[in-house]
Amino acid sequence: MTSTAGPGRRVTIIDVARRAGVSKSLASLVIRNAPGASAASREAVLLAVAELGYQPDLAAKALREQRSRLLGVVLDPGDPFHADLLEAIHPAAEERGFDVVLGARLPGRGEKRAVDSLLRSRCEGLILLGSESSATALRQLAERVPVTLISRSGRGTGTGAVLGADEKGAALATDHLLGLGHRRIRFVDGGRRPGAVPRRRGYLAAMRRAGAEPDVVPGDHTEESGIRAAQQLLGELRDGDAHPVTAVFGGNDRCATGVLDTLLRAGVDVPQRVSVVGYDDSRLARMAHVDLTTVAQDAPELARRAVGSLVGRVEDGTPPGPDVLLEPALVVRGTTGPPPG
Amino acid sequence: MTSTAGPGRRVTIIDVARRAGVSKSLASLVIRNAPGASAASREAVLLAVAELGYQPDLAAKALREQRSRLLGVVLDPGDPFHADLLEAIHPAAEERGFDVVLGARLPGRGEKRAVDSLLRSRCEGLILLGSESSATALRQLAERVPVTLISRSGRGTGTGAVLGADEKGAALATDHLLGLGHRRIRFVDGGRRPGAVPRRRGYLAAMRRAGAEPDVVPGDHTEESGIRAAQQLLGELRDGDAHPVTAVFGGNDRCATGVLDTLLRAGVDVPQRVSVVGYDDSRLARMAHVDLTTVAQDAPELARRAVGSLVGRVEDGTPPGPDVLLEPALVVRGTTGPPPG
DNA sequence: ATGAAAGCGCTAACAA
DNA sequence: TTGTTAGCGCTTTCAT
Repeated sequence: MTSTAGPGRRVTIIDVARRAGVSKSLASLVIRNAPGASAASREAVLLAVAELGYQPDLAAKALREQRSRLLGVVLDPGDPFHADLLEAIHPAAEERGFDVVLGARLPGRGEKRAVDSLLRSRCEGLILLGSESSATALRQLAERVPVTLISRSGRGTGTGAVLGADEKGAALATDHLLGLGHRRIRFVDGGRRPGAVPRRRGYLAAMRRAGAEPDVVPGDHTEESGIRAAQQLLGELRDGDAHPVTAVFGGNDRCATGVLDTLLRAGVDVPQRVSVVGYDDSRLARMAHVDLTTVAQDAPELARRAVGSLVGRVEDGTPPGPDVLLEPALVVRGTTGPPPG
Repeated sequence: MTSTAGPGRRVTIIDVARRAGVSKSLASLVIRNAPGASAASREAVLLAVAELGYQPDLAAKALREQRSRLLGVVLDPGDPFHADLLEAIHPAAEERGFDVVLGARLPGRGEKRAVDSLLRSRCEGLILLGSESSATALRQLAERVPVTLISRSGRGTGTGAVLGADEKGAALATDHLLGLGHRRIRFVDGGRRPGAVPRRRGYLAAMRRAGAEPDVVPGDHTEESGIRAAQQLLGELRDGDAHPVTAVFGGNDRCATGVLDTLLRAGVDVPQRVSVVGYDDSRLARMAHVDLTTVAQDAPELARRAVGSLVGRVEDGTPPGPDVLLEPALVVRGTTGPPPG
């Protein structure tokens, strides 16, 4: 009785060389298509590779070359904005000759664990999406391996960083609402989440400029925090304030959709009664049933710049350089309009 | 001017051995905590490891041991149900002494590319979430490496599979709606997506048993397909049929939320006017602002069984065995109620 | 209990 | 143009 399929012994470069009738170094030469092999040998080796289905062993290659051409990306698996970023990170990395390996940040498996796992896989550089690590932790990490942060500043940590100009973007969104005639605009904060501080600052500055009263409630960039904010608002609306809140600016799209859905569910018309704005322009905001007015982060560009900077550091050891700030853009969709009355 | 930090030379086991004043084999022994080292040596080596911050080189280890203790997982980064599964896969794998490495299925980077990348990383086994590959492709893959499918059958492909009893689950949901008094229940299909066929079958069977007219519209388990279905329904509702559809059963939670949000946005009360049901009980359905009635798939158990079966095959070469079917459970939340009138 | 030596699959320096 | 050799960091006989 023979084994149920099962992977046979690995095909090595020696098998290829033998079959092609050449030495293994010559085979190696051809396989890496380095110059210096005759057309005849080249052909013979390539044929053998095809016939044997040879796949180079990356572990051995990495061991010998002392490099893996692997980039590690730490992300939150469920996060729509991370998915958008990833979509652009992959091709960008490939273009520069790097493969990408992913590490998940999960409840009970913090960033440190994810990073350690990637490092054990011999990643030569790390991209951290939505990192909440302390500056100290980042500094230590950056001493071991080149690191690029996306969506958060790397100042003082020795890491590179690519992010949107969130303060400006938040002001843009706030000005949009003010321009529509809103005065009572509530901001749902992001706590310690990446981008939360500058976004709050932008909101506050815009409100002050317009002489409107700022109104910040706590949150953490999750749907849940949006729901809480919306529930509070529903209570206020029921109580019938003379000057009720007419617009909610969520710290990110996830938070804003929490607000949006809770309001809709309670029968509050959006944007007729209350306007809602998000931040990121993630796939979530773009979905037709959400159709959320938001501030676009340009995920593809964010990703490309991050990969470019990281690969530069990996290849030439160039130092990180200052934060790269990308211009935000307001995207007006269906959740904002003039205040009622 | 000294270099800006920058990773120093890797610390090897030789450095550790030298520092501890022992041979590298002895150091290896202690590090893998194999038996056969004196307490004194053990202590010395461990101290050196700590002082030097030694991290074993997995590539070298894998090369020598001819195994990586790595499990590869292919997933869609944005999918909420995949995130749920991952959350349970990680600890399960760790418990069995395996590390997990992720590969993303992305537009422009199909499953094949993701799998190849994982295989190059020397994964010893693969878990495929939401695979749409052909039986032929799976069969070929299964010949190279042990594979376990989650949420779809592996029959005839040589892969293992762990999935919910979707036919039964869909019948459960349909019966729930029928029990509430609904007769006109529309099902949004999942096309070729995992689980779509049995779910449709379960719906059809339940409808026939009740003597109700089945009503299936095409879809693909995305929010978009839910939106399309809802828009069609909105049109019908406007036209004022004598016997309008009073309930929509989406092929999965993502589709159902597309339906739900589109209806709410259009001012159609859920569940007063139309009931909505999903499938999966993903984090999406559980969110308070969604509060979707759905069929629970028990992601943690799905994940544990998948890892267990896969590791078994990796370790002992046991053959796949038949599909493992898990019992589905109806979770009644806020989107279902009796039909109007 | 400990150390010396071989070798995993590969590439790179050198010789021929 | 081609082959020989050494060695990446690790584990694993096999002596001692």
